Amino acid sequence: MAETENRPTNFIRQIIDKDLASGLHQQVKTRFPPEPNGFLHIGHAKSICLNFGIAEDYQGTCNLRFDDTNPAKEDISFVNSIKEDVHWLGFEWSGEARYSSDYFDRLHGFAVELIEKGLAYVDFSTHDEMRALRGTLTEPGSNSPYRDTDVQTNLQEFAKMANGEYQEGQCSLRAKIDMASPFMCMRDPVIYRVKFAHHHQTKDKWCIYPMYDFTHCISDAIEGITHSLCTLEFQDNRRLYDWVIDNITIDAHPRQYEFSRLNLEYTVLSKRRLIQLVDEKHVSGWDDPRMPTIAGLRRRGYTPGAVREFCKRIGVTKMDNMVEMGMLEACIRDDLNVNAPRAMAVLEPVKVIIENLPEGSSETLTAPNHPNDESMGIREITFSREIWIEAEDFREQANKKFKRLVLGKEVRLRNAYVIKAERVDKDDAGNITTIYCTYDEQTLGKDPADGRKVKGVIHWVDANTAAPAQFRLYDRLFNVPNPAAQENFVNAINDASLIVKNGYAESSLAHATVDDGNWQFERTGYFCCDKDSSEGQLVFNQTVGLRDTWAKIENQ
RNA sequence: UGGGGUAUAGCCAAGUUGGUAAGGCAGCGGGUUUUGAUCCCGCCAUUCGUAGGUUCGAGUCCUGCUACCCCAGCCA
Repeated sequence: MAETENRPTNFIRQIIDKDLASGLHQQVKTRFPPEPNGFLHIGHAKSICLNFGIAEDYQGTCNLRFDDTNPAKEDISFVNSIKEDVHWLGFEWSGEARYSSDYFDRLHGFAVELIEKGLAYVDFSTHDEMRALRGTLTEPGSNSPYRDTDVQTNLQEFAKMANGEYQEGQCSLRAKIDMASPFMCMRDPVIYRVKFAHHHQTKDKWCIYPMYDFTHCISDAIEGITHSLCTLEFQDNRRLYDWVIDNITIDAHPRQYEFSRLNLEYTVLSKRRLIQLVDEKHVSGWDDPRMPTIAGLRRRGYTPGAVREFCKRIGVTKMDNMVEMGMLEACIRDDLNVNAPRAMAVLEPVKVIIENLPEGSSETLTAPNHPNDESMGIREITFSREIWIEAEDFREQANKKFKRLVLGKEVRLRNAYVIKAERVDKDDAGNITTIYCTYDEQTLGKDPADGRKVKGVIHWVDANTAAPAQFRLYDRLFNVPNPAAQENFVNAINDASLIVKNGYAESSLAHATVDDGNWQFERTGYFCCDKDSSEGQLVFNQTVGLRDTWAKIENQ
């Protein structure tokens, strides 16, 4: 797609420029470190584009590292989906995928080192006791009674922890830092806890697992990461990151920099809430086309290039932000406008019979696959006595603003002839069932010879050759711009976020599959084939509609 | 006065030795058009949270306020 040319500029790249210029680093190494406890979403795409994008632009490397220190929440299915999504976005990680769990042995060794230095102790306080001693945001905490346990005892107790001799919650290993620190995370943080859980990588080898703050910085150092990029909520944690690195024996000292996470209007981007949407079946799954997940966007018809372009356009700063959905939509429209071949499909059909065409007649016409790009070629479409047009494209009467088919007036059929509506049939309820028209056989590919001006153009499909198809139209998942701010965000779910229409697609789409990419159904929007589609029953997802200034005029 | 952060248009965001407010999205006008699409042209911050100060000159430096976000998981 036509991605914007220039390299992004942001405060992180400026830091890297300085570090390279000063000789602090010869090469940059970044990492994308998801916990495999859910699917990736558009917010992760921002981080992926940042980390992998920097590696590409600076000829450095970027690792994929699963931050798998909490086996209770993780699953191998998530590591697989994460790998697939990163690849789909167009990025290649350096070497094999890494796991924090690859370093469990070394992490354990560093914990022992801290104990030996008198900088860690085994605490038998309960959760409640620990919380009570932690103090508050405005009051300092106080020391645990176990804080001054001697080194030998701590070493023994930690060994017993690892040996499975203590129950979950019975004790934990804590770093001895400062119970009066203004940084809550520095008030003797737990760095190892007991957890009898089966781990997707290390199986049942361990019953103690290191905490994030202890693991992440060391993993970065082990991998030689130069710039460890994470989101704003970890700013305080940076003090602990540095404390751990400064107090163990390790060469590297990666530097952590924080940027603001993405917020997108009318959706949620927190793992917790996305999990809830899936578990409570408010959506069909992680890849529901209404989900802001990479898998959902992919099924919806978003392209990797459009997602990357979006990440480029939103930038990277430390400012809290709430990006409008229109920004994302503009990116996919820009891509598909250039790359999606055109086709015709009628979502809500009404029958048109062209009376001055003989019964059973059929003509083969050609249509360009792209109005502004001849290289995309042409295709054949059939035209016959009975066709389908969009119900909303006909009115028995209308003012001059309505540039479509009106009783007694003319309109052009896209890629075909000018027709005139003569009369209609209605059912008992007054609904129009058939529109009878005549066509002007002199108007194929040219304006009427007598100079009549025909303003409107409508799309259509041949009733004799059209393929029945279902069209799934998606709207925002939530009714409010910031559902996460609601008391209960599921109450803000938009009931009309999925609308199903049954109509027809032109015959060239009869064998469409999920691998065929996107089309623009002219005058309607961009669509792609859904995985639910089959030869006999096509199913199309609307990726995004066309910009619709007519709708704006009508709604005012 | 607990600490850590952030304030530039409706939204995102450049602006880095102080020199007279990029760009994108959205919006609004106009042109082209067999998609009310695309494309093209034009408009859209005397002003940078706010009040002062320094300076010939401040979004950029100083001081005081204000608003919002994050931190009291054996989650990440």
